[in-house]
Amino acid sequence: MSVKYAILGLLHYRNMHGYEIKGHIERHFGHMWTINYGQLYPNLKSMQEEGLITLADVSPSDLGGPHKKLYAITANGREAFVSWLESEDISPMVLRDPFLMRFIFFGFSSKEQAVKIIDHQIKMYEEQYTRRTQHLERWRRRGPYVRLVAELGVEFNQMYVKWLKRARREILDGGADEAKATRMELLLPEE
Amino acid sequence: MSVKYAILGLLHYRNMHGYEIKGHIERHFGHMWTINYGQLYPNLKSMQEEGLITLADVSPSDLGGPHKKLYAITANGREAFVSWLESEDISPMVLRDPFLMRFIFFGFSSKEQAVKIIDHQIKMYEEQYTRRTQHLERWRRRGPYVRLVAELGVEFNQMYVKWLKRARREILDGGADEAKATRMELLLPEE
DNA sequence: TGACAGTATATAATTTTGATATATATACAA
DNA sequence: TTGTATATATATCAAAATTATATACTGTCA
Repeated sequence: MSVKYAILGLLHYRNMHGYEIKGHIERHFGHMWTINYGQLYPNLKSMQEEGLITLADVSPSDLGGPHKKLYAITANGREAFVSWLESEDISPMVLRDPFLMRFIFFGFSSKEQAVKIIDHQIKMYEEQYTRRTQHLERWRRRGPYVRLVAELGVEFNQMYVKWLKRARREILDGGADEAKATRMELLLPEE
Repeated sequence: MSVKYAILGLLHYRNMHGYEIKGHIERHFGHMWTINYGQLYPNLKSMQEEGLITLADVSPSDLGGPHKKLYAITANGREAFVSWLESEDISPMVLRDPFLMRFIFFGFSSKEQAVKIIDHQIKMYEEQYTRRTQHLERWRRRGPYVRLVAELGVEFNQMYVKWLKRARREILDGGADEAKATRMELLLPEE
């Protein structure tokens, strides 16, 4: 649902074609959003039908491939964008991640196995942290809003790695008994 | 995809029916996962067909409504669960949130409008923080893994509210010129 | 008595994701 | 030169997830 508005937002800057929009989203919203073609092209099509955008130009690709379809935002599109921009969110975000789901069930595995997976996770997020701090300067030049979101990404990364390391430590320090307890205590009747 | 494994994990503790599984997921994974009936019941059906779970019993509801379908995990189900539990994640999580998407485009709105929405966000997350810290004790009793994820939820909450407040301050302190700059600088050619 | 919340399963419609198809050009190495 | 990888560019399909709604019965509270 937000995809449409991200597209409308980007078309405020200048006319773009699909592939270009995807590139922009990856570069500017990479911290908190991804987009895929299966979502992008059908949306461009339906948005055109709804009158939010128009096909401004079709020109051959600079470097092989199909023609570039350049889209422009319409007055209706601007209107829809503004009302979205001023709307309020109803539910807080959740840290939806397959790893955290798995983590909950680590009591069914060995401590060694759990630590192995956590180590992999730490490595992954430390690499991401390095990448993100390296890109911070570039994002800073994009104005305060892009900068602030980039900084949030870095802060989250820091906090998460810290948590992963603490979890690792506590799992190794805590006895296997404690791990077994997870299994038992979830069996307690619901309150 | 992880839904299946969450179900398999819960069925390790004891046999459950769909409605009960949803309740457990909300109570134990509420920080990082939600489930809905449109996902749950079709999954239970397909998992039964795949031989991961079996229908252990059908009994009338305690309090009106349709019969309870009690499901049990099979040997195949346990096997599938273990190999999932030991698998490694390939990509780090993203803070996918419609508010953050909107935040990026706040340069197109007034500072007052931006602050208004941020204030709403702060209120929402402060309330969530209160709820989460109140539930911490209950989660602690569920063993180290459930406890650690609950603590992560609280830590994230703290960090996020702190970031929101800083963002609010910087938007109010920074001139409107700076806000306009977002608009301009996003127009810079891609590197 | 009427509204609302809780127990319980189920599905339809829509949206999102992940993967793949198609087409061309460039760069680089074997 | 031949193959491979990467980049540009649009498009669609299958699978999965989300949202909303239907059905049906009970208990509680005003």
